[in-house]
Amino acid sequence: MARNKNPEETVNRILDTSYRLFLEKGYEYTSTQDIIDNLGGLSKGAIYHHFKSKEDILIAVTDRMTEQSNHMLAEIRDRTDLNAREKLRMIFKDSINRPVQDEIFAVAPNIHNNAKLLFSILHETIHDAAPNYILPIIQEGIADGSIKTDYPAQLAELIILVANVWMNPMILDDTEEESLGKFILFQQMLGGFGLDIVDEEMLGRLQELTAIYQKRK
Amino acid sequence: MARNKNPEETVNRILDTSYRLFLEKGYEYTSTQDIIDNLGGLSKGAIYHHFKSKEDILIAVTDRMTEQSNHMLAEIRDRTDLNAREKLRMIFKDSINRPVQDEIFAVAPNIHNNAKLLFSILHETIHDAAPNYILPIIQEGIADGSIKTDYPAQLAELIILVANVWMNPMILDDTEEESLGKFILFQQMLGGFGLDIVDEEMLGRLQELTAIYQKRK
DNA sequence: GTTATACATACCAACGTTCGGTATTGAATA
DNA sequence: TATTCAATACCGAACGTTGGTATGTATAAC
Repeated sequence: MARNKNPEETVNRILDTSYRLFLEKGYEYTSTQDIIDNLGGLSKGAIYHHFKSKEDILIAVTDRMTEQSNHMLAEIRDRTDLNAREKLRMIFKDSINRPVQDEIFAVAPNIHNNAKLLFSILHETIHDAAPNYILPIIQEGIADGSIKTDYPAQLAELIILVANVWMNPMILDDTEEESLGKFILFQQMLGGFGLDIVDEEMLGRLQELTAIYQKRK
Repeated sequence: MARNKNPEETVNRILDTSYRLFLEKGYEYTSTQDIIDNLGGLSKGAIYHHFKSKEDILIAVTDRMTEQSNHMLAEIRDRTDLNAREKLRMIFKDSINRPVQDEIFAVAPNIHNNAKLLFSILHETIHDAAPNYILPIIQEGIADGSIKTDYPAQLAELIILVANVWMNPMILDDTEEESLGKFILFQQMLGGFGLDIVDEEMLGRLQELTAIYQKRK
């Protein structure tokens, strides 16, 4: 294949394909050859020209996955027309309404065979999303009196971990009923810290998501 | 090497060595050849006679790891001289006092390169420990009025997940200060469900554990 | 025209796994 | 007690595939 004038396109093609295969087959069960075969007329040399290793591709893929999520988080965090509780409420609403969720759910049958991808996302969640996006909002809430805790950083971690990992029906393979129970329990837990951010609309959406995932099996 | 009269010994030797190497080097970075070399005079064929794959060894290793933990959980669960809150309190105390903890901490430098092992333990925790050991105690607590929730199964999961994963300084790489903050926050969280199970002794022990792990780096 | 780079090709060592074979066992048979 | 024999513990060479590399070539950019 001829040399591409703007290699950024090639990089994106590699990432698109890898992203899809990693979700479909799992990172460990996707070989570099698989990626090449699904790429259409690109060679191993090309891939290793743009990425230094297979793991490097994984990092780029998860970066791209979290990037859009972080963009949304940043926007909400910086709004001046909302107070802390309203911001958190909006974050949860948006996170379960993101269209990419449906897509991932529809395409990923065996996320359980994907420990490395999951751990990679978990790591980003705890070490990037929590301190940079949730923590500032928590601190705002402490300042205006709507949140009560002496450990804002830990509370930020706990919230995002529970919301993104434990309540993710894809990761922990829940039925609709279980998912719903988790959500209500989460609300109870937050109530202990003075927060009340769950509403009826969110519950409905969560049921929808779980149903989509359950149908796949 | 001569044929062993009771092959159970051989199986145990394979598991002992694999367990050590998986912790030291990570599952993905331990090759079957590594296991053989550290085993002393056993061949590749021998391993594949007793285990059908490398992943099969990992499953056996994690099974053995959780088995002793489950044994302790079962004993506490079945005691008749303690009420639900006292049982949970004892579980937490024991879980951070288990000597195997020190051992694992001292030997596992790069648990982050061990996504598969971690996920394997997480899975067992959620799908075995939570429903079989924690849930019955929660239900007991609901019956005697010391725990308040409409979702006992979910609360069991949440408790064990937070205790075993989020508060594990090895997995999430905390400083002493962060660890302590998590513990106190955990206590606050449980307080929301009517529970109060953390005491001074536990806090001290947790600081110890974190210190051991921090020194390794 | 020169250099930098986007890609192709051919190859490598290491990996997990398989397989034909051997040695040893313990129970059945003589 | 001695002999047989199937089951099995173990060996080690070989296999296909893997992630990764070295080298070559064509083209874009200046």
